[in-house]
Amino acid sequence: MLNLASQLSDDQRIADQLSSIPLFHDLEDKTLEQFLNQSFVRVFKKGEMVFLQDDPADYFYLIRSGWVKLFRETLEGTEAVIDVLTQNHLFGETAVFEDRLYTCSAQAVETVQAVSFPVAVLKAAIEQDNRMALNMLSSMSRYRRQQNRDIEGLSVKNAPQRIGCFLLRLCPTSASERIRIHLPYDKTLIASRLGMKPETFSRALQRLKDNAHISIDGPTVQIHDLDALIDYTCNTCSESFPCKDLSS
Amino acid sequence: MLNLASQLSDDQRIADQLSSIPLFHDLEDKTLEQFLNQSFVRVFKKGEMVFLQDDPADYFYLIRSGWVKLFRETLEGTEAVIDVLTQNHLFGETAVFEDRLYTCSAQAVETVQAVSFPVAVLKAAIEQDNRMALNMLSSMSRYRRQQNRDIEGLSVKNAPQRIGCFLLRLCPTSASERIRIHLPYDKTLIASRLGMKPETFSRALQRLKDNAHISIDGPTVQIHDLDALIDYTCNTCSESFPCKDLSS
DNA sequence: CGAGGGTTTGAAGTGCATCAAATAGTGTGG
DNA sequence: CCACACTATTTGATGCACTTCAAACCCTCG
Repeated sequence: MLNLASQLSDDQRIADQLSSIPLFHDLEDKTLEQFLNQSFVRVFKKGEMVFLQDDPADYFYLIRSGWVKLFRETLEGTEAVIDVLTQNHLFGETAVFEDRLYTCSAQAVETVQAVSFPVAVLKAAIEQDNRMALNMLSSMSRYRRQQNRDIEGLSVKNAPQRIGCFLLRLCPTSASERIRIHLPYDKTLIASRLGMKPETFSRALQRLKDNAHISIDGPTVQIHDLDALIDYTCNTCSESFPCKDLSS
Repeated sequence: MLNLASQLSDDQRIADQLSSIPLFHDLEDKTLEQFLNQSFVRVFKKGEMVFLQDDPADYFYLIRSGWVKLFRETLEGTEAVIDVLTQNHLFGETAVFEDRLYTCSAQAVETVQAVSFPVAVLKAAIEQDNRMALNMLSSMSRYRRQQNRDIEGLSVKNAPQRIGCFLLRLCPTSASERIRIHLPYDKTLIASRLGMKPETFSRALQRLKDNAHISIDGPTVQIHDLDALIDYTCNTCSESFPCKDLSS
């Protein structure tokens, strides 16, 4: 684990990265400093747990690279994937309000480099620096909106449409004619993220291929006709297409 | 419409009600005053719209009685119920962060008495009174937790279990032997809140009756054996029972 | 090469949706 | 207070979507 502050003398990059995250925008210098002083870069190997549901929540994390899965396990052992996050996304930060216990488990699904911060620092910062509280609010608000969409999607969309929606979110906004997408992690995981079984995912992807002019080669997907995909995917939505990614 | 501040000289009740809402806890006097000065009691008759999705969001509301449905309409015309709220719940307040447009429509499903506040006052209060920002944060955090549960519920629970879960949330925490619940609004509405069709709801309620010792008489439900209901409903959950209502 | 995880395919089952029709409730005007 | 219209709710029959269980396939990596 590397203390960020100690690196800073020679390397400003991490502080820069921090201030590029909306949560850390426009903070008072002393607030930002408190975070930097107590932050550590940590690496979690693929499969490693970052924290467990109901554990005391001492740290929250900012992802620098890799993928993290947030999930909850039922008493019967099945797991529900809440979200899968990557670069520049925060997780565990809501523990500030939750009796200091994590409300879900977090696991690295692709080797993760993350910066950890004590939840206590965040709590203090929110109370002392109003800017921090405001940033936290917009961050939660964006997340909430995203979740509203997910809930809507689960009840309104069928399996192929949910996959289509997932793909659209991965598309670069500047849409070129032919779009190539590399699936960021296991299909099995995408499946549970979208609330379906792996078998269903596989078959649904086939159906999507038949209906929306895409082709699949292992983990890469080609979209031949973006409009066709949007048409097939989004007509059940309450929002029209450029529904950009809001989590973070 | 009655201005709250003008009533206050003779009637303290409304200010009291306000400060019993977590969002208004421990505010600076001048902050609370700003809200009271600009608040109005409004009544919406059954079926009346409170606001429409994508309208400019000038006001948010605190429900004093009745039931409000929040929903979004898809491009195809079907509607997805986001939530159904009653007494002491807030709605429309998230507009502060959303480009000042409502992200869903709100309709009174049982005649509603609500207090309206300008979103602008909230925005100012959040920026000026750190306590206000903190309250808003915990409120959103509670809501977020509820959403996580809903997502989990949609993917791991079947129809009767979701109804059971819904009933449990309406139970008084001090559980007496025999519990009576008044279903607060028409059953079609509960059905869509739970992401199912009315027919499914009807049948699922029967199944629940057979499996969990409850009896139904019109709009009232009797729970004869709370433990049996919990047992049937919650075994697929990741949280054990007293998962009290967290929205608001 | 062979083991093991991820992915696909097949066959059968379950649960919810849909369509259609009967029944119960609710509010209205006579 | 009753008859009627209209709406909610229930019930039945059928179909589709997703799941489940099982087996095959594929790909990677030791």
